[in-house]
Amino acid sequence: MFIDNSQSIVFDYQQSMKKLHSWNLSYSDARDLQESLASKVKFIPLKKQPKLIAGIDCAFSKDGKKIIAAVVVLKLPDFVPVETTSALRKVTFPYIPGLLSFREAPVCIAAVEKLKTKPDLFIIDGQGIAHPRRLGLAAHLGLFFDKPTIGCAKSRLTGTFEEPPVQKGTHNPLKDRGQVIGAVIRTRTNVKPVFVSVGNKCLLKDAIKITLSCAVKYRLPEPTRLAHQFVSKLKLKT
DNA sequence: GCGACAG
DNA sequence: ATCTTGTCGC
Repeated sequence: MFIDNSQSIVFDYQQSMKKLHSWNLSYSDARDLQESLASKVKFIPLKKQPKLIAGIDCAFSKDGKKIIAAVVVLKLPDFVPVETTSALRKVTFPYIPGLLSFREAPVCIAAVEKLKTKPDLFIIDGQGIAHPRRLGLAAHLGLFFDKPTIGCAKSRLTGTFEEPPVQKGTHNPLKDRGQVIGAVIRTRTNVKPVFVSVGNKCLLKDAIKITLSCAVKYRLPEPTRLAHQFVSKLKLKT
């Protein structure tokens, strides 16, 4: 932490951000890395009620050669945006189910490093531990940020579940290999549910509660929804 | 071998 | 993810 020219307090993410490994790995090494990193994910109760929640989402340039990440920080309980940042990188890894982190995490980290505010928690468009090797994008980023993260995906990657009742607020466990890896949550009545799982430093119970409290009017929780809106606009300038 | 498969 | 506007229904 330090004081910048305008005398405001700035948290130096370059220093607090964990740099656990490089990203240019073979598919095989990437999978091995996921298995070893998965054991580092922490399942602990949130220390305090989050007041600043950030949403992260990615998009691609029109020619598909660059990837863009956007971060939107919202202040609760009014969900007022207090800061937005973004980053642009060349695409260096293909989309392979289960290896999304190696495609999207680097640019997400670059965007988060630009933040001057310090979010209490991140909601990320993708899976947390609801992943074949228990290390989806939100869990992987959670280890780098060393902060509470929640994965909120629009569809299932792995696991089985019973369709929750159509009413908003209902949810059922997402199970895989005999364990509960996440929850299938109805954030809007009669609308397809979202797939929520712990990313890092929180419990599924917290993730469910926070997701529902952030899903005020739309299917996606506000942080992720606004990040998606923002990154979509940036895409147009591409 | 066949089907599934975050974004 | 992306190609793409209006339209039907809660």
